[in-house]
Amino acid sequence: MVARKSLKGDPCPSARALDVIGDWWSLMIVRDAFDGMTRFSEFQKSLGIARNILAERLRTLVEHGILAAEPVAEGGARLQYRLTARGRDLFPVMVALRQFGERHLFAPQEPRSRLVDRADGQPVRLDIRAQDGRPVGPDDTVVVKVPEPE
Amino acid sequence: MVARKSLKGDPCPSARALDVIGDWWSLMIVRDAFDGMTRFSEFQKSLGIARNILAERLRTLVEHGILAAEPVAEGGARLQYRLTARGRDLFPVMVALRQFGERHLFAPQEPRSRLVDRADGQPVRLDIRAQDGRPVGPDDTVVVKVPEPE
DNA sequence: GGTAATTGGTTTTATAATGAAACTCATATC
DNA sequence: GATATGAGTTTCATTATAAAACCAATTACC
Repeated sequence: MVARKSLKGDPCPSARALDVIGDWWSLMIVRDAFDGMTRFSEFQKSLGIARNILAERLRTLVEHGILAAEPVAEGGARLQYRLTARGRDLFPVMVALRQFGERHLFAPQEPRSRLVDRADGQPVRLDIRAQDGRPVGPDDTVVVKVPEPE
Repeated sequence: MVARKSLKGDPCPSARALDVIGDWWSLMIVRDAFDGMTRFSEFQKSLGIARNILAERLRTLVEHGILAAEPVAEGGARLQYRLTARGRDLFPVMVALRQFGERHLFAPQEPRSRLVDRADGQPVRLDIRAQDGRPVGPDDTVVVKVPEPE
């Protein structure tokens, strides 16, 4: 492949995000982490990923501060992986992906899972809104350069 | 690589979504499409992607109904690529990725771009809410199986 | 307390995906 | 009508991924 292109310096925030979690496995690992998995073998069994690839992905997720590795027992060498605050901040990405999948990637009668409010069991909504609360779509928005963030 | 693992049959909607757009380039192409790009060479120049890879990615995005290829001129062989309704439905995914990137992947004073409301120039918000409008986070939600979608 | 099994990886090897460059053919441009 | 550009395809070298074997450290079992 002649060294995958890095988007690290790209000024577009989406590009940088994809540089961190835009590969085949990282978001699947993050999804499982949201589901409460912490151990190497849990991820490995759930995803069917090759062990070396999993080890490599966990390493880079930790490097990027998405996961934190901590010894499972005091002084032990065995690790467990937890979402950091930054990692939990990927929640909207996961929800958006999930909703897209739910809407478009299932046959009409095909059984599917759904993300619901723990309190009342009702599906959750993801909305993109202007400051005044008005819902906005792709055509209502523009990307502007902010040279000096406040 | 011994055939990348396909997530097509996975019952998790996020997994299926990642199967469609979870590779290194597809979402970058979609981002450019949201920015109004339609032509092969525009994508190629913007992304610096190899031509054969771009051709391949455009093909699969069209196959998945994210982009539609239409002749640029009546009867001509040259194509242009537009987001379909399904493709535009990836808007929340793009916004979520962008917001994650904005929050975590820029140095404090580093210039960045921002997605704003075309009407008033104010940044847009992405929220995940329960039916009653209460904002919910990862811990407030659960995934449930829905055997028989309505 | 000694042995077996499990966990959490690393190393090795084969193959597929990627990238770069050269090539092709149709379409604009002058 | 010649030249340049657009939109790919083909070929080839290289890298990333997967599978399997291997290994050290824990943990479980008796």
